Amino acid sequence: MGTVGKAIFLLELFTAEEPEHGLSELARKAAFDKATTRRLLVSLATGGMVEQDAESRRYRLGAGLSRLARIREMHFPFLKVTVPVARGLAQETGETIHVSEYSAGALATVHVELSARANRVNVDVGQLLPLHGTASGIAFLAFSRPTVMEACMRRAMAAFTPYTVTAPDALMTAVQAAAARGYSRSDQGYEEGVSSVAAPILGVDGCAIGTLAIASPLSRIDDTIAEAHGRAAIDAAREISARLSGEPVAAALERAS
Amino acid sequence: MGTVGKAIFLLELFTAEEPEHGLSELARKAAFDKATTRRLLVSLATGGMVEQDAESRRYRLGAGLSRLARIREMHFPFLKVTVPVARGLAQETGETIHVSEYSAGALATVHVELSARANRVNVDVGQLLPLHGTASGIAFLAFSRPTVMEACMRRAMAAFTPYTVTAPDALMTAVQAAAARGYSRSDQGYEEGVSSVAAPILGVDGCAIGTLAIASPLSRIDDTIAEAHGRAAIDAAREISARLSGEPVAAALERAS
DNA sequence: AAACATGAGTTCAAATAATGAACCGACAAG
DNA sequence: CTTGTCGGTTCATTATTTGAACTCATGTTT
Repeated sequence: MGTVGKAIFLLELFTAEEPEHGLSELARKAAFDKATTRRLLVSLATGGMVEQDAESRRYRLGAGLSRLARIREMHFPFLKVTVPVARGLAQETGETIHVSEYSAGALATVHVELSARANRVNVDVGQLLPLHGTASGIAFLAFSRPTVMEACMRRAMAAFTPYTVTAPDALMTAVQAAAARGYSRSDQGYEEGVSSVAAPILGVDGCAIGTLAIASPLSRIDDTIAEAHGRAAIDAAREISARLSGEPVAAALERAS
Repeated sequence: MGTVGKAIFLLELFTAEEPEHGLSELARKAAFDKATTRRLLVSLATGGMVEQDAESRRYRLGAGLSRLARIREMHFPFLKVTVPVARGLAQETGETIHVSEYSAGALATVHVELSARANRVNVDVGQLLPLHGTASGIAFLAFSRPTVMEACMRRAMAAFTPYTVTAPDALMTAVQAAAARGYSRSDQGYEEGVSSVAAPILGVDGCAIGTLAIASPLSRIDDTIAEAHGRAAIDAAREISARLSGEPVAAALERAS
């Protein structure tokens, strides 16, 4: 791993649950030397990617990230397009909706609309979802270039629950089913007691760039409901894809009609 | 500059106006060797910080940035708190409001509410504002630790217009005036024909962490209006500071009364 | 209160990773 | 057919990163 890779690795240690870290703690978690870790952090800090609390000396993600993310969002308004659609779908289905974007071999959760019900699935914004073993991942693979699928197969597939699909041919079957139906389904593949369906968000070239998923407690799901959720996910994801590909006039007319 | 610094430097070349770049173009702009540039870009891409368009081979900012920014925003909801306040102030004043956060020796514009009027000031999200020479910068300096001021003075101060304050003692005077009044004012210091006032957003330790500014065409501004804008900026910035410092109960009661 | 543990941050010789000139193949314009 | 530009690659040279050992400060246990 190059120096830049290490710096990024450090950034990835900051999560929704653990948004602040001390120096030694980071060095331990990353398995880097303390001196190395510190040099990387100083470099990141001078670039605004992390900040150090003046008194506690702990590090957290920096404002430079917000800035760059906003520049990206200006040019490619993923959130702006996604949030209203996800919100509508959450209302409609009463379940938790999460939207993710492909990033560096995984799906990065960029928005979550939590179900209003007491018994609901919780997903954290910022969480990285593996391509195998989540409904989102399967849906993504089903609409990716073959190279993405191959790269995924080559890597070791971790089992998150006893139900996780880890066998290459089983994964292939699931992906093909998703490609045929237009949506994927995964029961307890990533977390026990959770059933999800997901549909791909497509880029201008027709390949998946992200996914939209509906996650429900298993107890509320049967095949009929899952099918309905799947179709709803497809519609919502299509809506997002269309708006991202900038069909301003056609879509506006369609929605108005 | 270390390797990590160079990688971040590359990221900073992506702006709202130029959100995509080819390899040679980036190498030229950064004054790095093409091979070096490419290696950095590959590292950044495998970390999700940039993406490469599959067909045009051009690079743009990556989804990993959105992910990290969302994690930060979860923990420190700058935008969530800022946006409604800025929107209200924009309605109230009819002028463009921009909010920035301190990052790596400058102020990063993280949100903009454009005036509804035809003749208005335009500011880009993601733009970096220098500490000297903008109303935001002066307001920030006026409520910073002395070390920040010193660091700013040491660096060369660029003149953006004939009106930009570049002399250290003149800057000092402006900063002291801002500290006394609670808001700063700058006429045409950064762009000709623009008059701005700004107030600091304060962290828990009482030091500035960002600013809120009201930017108007010079033609609409006189001393009375500027004063009124200044007071409005202070109130809005205080509101943001308070909510960020998490005074949920007290503030809710106060607002309710 | 003395010993101990852990934290942040620093140093410098040794080792590793970054560098850049030259190169390739592809494409477009003159 | 030449010329220029583009994205991308190679490899010997060079400069940067590395990490064990070291402060110094703070907090904890006996």
